[in-house]
Amino acid sequence: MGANTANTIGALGTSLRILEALKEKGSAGVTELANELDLPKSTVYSHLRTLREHEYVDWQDESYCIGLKFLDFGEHARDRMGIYDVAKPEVQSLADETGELANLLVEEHGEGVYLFRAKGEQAVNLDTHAGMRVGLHCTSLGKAVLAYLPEERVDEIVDRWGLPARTATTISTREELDEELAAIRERGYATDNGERLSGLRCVAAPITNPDGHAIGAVSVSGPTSRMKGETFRSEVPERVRSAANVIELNLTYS
Amino acid sequence: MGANTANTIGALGTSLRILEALKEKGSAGVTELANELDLPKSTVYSHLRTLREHEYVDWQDESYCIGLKFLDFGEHARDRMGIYDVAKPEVQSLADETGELANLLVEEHGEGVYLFRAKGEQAVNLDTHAGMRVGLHCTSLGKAVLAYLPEERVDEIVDRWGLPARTATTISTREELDEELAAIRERGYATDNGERLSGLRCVAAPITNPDGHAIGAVSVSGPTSRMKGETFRSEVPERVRSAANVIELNLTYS
DNA sequence: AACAGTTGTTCACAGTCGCAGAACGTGTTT
DNA sequence: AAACACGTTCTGCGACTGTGAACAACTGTT
Repeated sequence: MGANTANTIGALGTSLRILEALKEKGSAGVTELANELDLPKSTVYSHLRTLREHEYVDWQDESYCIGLKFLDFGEHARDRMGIYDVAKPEVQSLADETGELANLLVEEHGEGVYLFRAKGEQAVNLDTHAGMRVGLHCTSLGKAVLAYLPEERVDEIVDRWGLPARTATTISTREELDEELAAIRERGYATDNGERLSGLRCVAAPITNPDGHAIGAVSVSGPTSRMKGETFRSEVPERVRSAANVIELNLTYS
Repeated sequence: MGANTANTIGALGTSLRILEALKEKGSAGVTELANELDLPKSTVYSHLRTLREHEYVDWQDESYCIGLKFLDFGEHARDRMGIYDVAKPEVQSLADETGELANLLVEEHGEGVYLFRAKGEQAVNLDTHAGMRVGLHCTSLGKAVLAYLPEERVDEIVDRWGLPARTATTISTREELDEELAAIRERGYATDNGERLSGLRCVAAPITNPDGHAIGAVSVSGPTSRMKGETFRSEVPERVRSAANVIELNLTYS
C-alpha cells in the first residue's frame, strides 16, 4: 500500500495510524476505526488484537482504548529531557507567585510540545496538557522559541508545517512572522494578546543553550482583566525572563 | 518466528520489544539493541527507521531514544481514567498535610501502575514515577488493592505474576499473602514496614467501586523516624482512609 | 599509513505473514 | 423473524518482512 521509501515496516505504520485514531477518539470499536482510516475491518482487528495481547490497548465497556503502558514511555521520554527536571520547580514558582497558569514547552520536530504546566491560585482552565503538540507560530511559547532559532531552521519549520490560521488573529504570512520575531528579539520575550483565545494573554521567554539557540520556553497565561498595565508590560515579563534565565544557568552548570 | 496464536501482527510485536528495550536502556544504538534482543541488526534498523520516520523515536547524540509523542499517549491514557482527576487534589492534600510523599496507584492487568505522586515539604526521594509498574504483592498500595479484589481475581493475578521476592521481607508464599490480606481487611488499610526499602514505612487505603471491589489505592510514605507511634498507628491511617473515602464518593456521585 | 575494530546503513533474495474480502455468531432493532 | 449492527474467524494470494552479507564512515592501534 504505502509506497513509502524503502526499508520501512508497513505494518508498523498501520499500527501507529490506528493508535493515533484511537487516541483522537478516546475510545472506539473496530468498525468505527476501519471506516475512519479506510482500512478493512479485519486488518484493524489484527492490529488491535496484537496491541491488546501486548497490553498496549485495553478492551473496556465494549470498545478499545489506549492502555496505561504508554504512560511509562511518556514519562521516560520526558524525564530524559534534562530541561524537565531543572525547569519544573521554576515553572511551579512562576505559577505560585503570579497566581496564574505557567507552562513549559520544548521544540521537537518543528512543533511545540508542552512538557509541564502548573496552576496558581486563580489560574484559568485551559485545554493545554502535557504531551500536547502545537504549531510554534500560534502561541507565545512557540514564537519565543522561533525567535531564537537559526533562520534556516525557521525556514525548514515553516516549509514543513506552514502557518495555518487557528484564529482570526494568528500570524499567517512569513512577513508578519519575521516582524514579530524581530520584535521579540528586541524585547527579549514574546506575548500573545488574545491570539489563541480571546480574553487570554500570555508572556513567554525562551530558554536557550550556550550557543544562543532556543530549546524551549516558559510562559505565564492569564485573563486580560488581570494581565494589564505594569503587570503585563514589565512585572510578568521580568519574572518570566528571570525564570528562563535560572533554567539556562542550571542547565549549563550541572 | 514468533509461534504465537493466530491473527497477530508479528512485526508489531518486534517493534514493541525494541521500544521496550530502548526505554529500559534510555538510549541505545542499533547493534546494542540487536545483541540484547537477539535479532539481526538489519531488522532492528528497519524498525527503528520506521519509528524514526513516524517520529516516535529520535536520533540524538549518536543514539536512538524514545520520542515525546509517547507523552501525549500517556497523558491521554491517564486522563481517560476517571479516578485521576478526582484523586489528584486529594493526593496533593495528603502530601501537603502530612509533609510526606503521597501516591495514587491503580490496577491494570494484574499489576500496579502509579498514576500520580505528590511531594510534601519533607518528602523522601523515591524511585517511583507516574507510569511505573510494580507487583501488587510488594507494596502497601498493591496489598490494599489485592485485599479488596474478588478471591478468584487474586488467584488469577498470583497465577500470572507469581510472588517474586523483591527484598528479604517481601511476601512470597500464598499463605503469608492470605493472612496479610485478611489483616488488611480487618484494619481497613495496608502498611509496608520497610518491606520495599528498609527505613521506609507506607500506609495505603484502597479505593473501591460501589460493588466493594478495589480499583486503586492511595498512600503516604515516609521514613520510620517520622512514621511511628500514634502517627503511624492511627493519624496517618485515618487521613489516608478519609482521602480514599472522599475519592470513592466523588467517583460514584459525579 | 595501512589495518582491524567499531558503528549505522544498504542490498537482494526467499519464504512467510499481513492484507483483504467474505463468512460466522451474537445481540439489538425494526 | 428478518434485517442490521457489531466483533471475530477463516482462507488464499502476493507483497513485505526478516535475513545475512556487503558497504561506507570512523576510531584507535600498530
